[in-house]
Amino acid sequence: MKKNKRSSLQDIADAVGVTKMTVSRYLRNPEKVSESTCTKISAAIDTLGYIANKAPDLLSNAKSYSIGVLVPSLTNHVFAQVIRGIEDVTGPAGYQTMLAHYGYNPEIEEKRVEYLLSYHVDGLILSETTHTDRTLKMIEMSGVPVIEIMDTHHSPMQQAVGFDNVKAAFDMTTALLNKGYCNIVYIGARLDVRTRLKFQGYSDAMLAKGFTPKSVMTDQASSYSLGAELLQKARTDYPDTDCLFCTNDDLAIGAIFECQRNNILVPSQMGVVGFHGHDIGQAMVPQLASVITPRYQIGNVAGRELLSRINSDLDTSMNYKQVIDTGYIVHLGESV
Amino acid sequence: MKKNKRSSLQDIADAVGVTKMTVSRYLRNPEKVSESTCTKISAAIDTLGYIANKAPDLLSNAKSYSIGVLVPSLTNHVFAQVIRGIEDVTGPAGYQTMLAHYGYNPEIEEKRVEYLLSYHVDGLILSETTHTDRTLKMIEMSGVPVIEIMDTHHSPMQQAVGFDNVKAAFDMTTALLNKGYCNIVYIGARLDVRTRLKFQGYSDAMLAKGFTPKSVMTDQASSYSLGAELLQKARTDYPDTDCLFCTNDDLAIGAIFECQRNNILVPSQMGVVGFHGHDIGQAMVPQLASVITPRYQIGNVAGRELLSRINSDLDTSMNYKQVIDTGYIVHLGESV
DNA sequence: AGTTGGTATGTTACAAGTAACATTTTATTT
DNA sequence: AAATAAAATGTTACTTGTAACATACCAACT
Repeated sequence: MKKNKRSSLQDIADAVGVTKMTVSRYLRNPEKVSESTCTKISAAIDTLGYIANKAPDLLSNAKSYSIGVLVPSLTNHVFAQVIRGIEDVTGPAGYQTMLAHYGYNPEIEEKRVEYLLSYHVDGLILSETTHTDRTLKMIEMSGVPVIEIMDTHHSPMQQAVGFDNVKAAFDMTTALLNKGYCNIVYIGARLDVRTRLKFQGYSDAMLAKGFTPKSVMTDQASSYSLGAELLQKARTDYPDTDCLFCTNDDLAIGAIFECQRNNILVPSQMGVVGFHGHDIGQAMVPQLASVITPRYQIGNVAGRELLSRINSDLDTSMNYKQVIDTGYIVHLGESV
Repeated sequence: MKKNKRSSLQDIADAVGVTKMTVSRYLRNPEKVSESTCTKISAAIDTLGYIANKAPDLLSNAKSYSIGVLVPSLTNHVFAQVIRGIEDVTGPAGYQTMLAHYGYNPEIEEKRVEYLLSYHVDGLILSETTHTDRTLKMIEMSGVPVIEIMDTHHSPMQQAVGFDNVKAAFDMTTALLNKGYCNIVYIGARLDVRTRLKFQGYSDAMLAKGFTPKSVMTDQASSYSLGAELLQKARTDYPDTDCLFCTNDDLAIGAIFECQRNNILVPSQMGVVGFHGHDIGQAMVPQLASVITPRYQIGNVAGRELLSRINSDLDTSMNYKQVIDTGYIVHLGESV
């Protein structure tokens, strides 16, 4: 029992009695093929179930009409919306996205970049600002345009789209201090670059008003249950804590549920703040205070910029430094 | 300013003064290349930043060591866990996953299947049991092994891994009726196949005990706010509603929040039930009643089965019908 | 020195589609 | 009917890496 071998242009050509060149024309410039031949070819393609073969396209250095998108995690809702933002511009322009994830690990990111480049993607969107040396080299040598998204605090390889995490955390912390909170504790997890940047913004704001930064940090991945745990740890380590600034909404929401289970009133006895402004936090009772970040817009702008560079004649990957700031909104909701 | 063209084996060979065949050997069978040549080639590869080229592999019908995974939505946490389950088996075995999504739309699914097949994936994992005719034909002609995941109610193309949605909804409904609820309303959204199957299970259970099935359905996509809306609609349409069976956790959680805003006590005044048993529902107060489905395990088993078929000599795609049932758990939590 | 055997490297052909050019067929004009 | 133009189709060459086979080189042995 042999496997059905996928059919090639040659198979179609043989079935119709022409050369594969004619079949190729039918697919690409049907107006150059006679009507009767078109009919026959069309029928043969249906019968044989022809599927285009990407291999020769890649071989001949043609544009692949695909762009590589690298996100740290698929579980993280932040990136689901970024991806939607990207695909809403790239899809209609005829580009496929090749999606990969790397679990916040630069070594795995390196492997994924190599993988995407081996498939000749026309451009790359990365979600991180730190990369291995080899990642940087591969990208440089390949000459594909790259956009780094989410954070604009560092100097980008070429082009960055996002917001300043330090400034966002600084603004939120300042708003909390203005509201009268004094013993704000920063709750961090995973300890990725963005968490560190946000902690820096928080610390700057605390110090600016003469308060001491305090934090509860772990390198575990965020989860609702971790939020509950870290609330308890904060209350043990710093008994007079009156507000938690959590590095993301998941931790904040987990902390609020834990307050509910322990009859700690939010916000009167404990303020809780998240980051990103996800749907769940905005839907819950009390509505979660959070820094609302424009994930969809970041993806959208990144996609648009990338396409424009792919389609430009200039070699935009060289000596190109640009930062596009999409801003954020400090939203105080009902949980502070 | 010209773009850096990516370097080929030939470029490395020229730099070292050998033929590309020797460089190819260095990469694949380094023991067949002399030590001094190895050193030189290795240096040249580093300097020129060589990246493997997938094109010739695809051309020569070699295995691509990639498998295509098609999920309806990236926003849906169900599939993030399925993907983790898949990659935890396929990754260590040296396979890359090519991920694509299709927004619950069979026409888009068709395009994505074509896309994945054009890249010569060695196997496919689909998340749907209904496909267009052309999708079926392409898969048949290409001869790649396929596994359909999530639902085992229909007869699979080749092999299915999941659970019986009808039975799961039947069991949950029966448990609710046994608990004393009489006016259970089914809340559905998107109206995809699985929602319809679950509604059928719910209806069967209601009728079996002499109750009338009632439902509030919409084709909008699920969201927390939609859950709130549908709760209100259920209370308007069926004023004596005592329990909502929601087609997924998102709707259920949105409904519970809406109850909290309107001082409707859960579960004493209104039972609320979801489906899938996500983290958020299990972390919240009250803990959500839900059918807990083994998403990770489904992905894991599907990945394992697919690999075993890819690596088998038999043409497993023909006349192959197998269903692997991974079961589910009816969990009543605190919200009923 | 000549043969043998092993190691290292080179040569050729091939996979599928397409651009560029070449040829054949059909239609149109004189 | 011959000449010309236009349309349809064919031929060749090329893209990259590798399998299969061919050759070159050196060491060891008779």
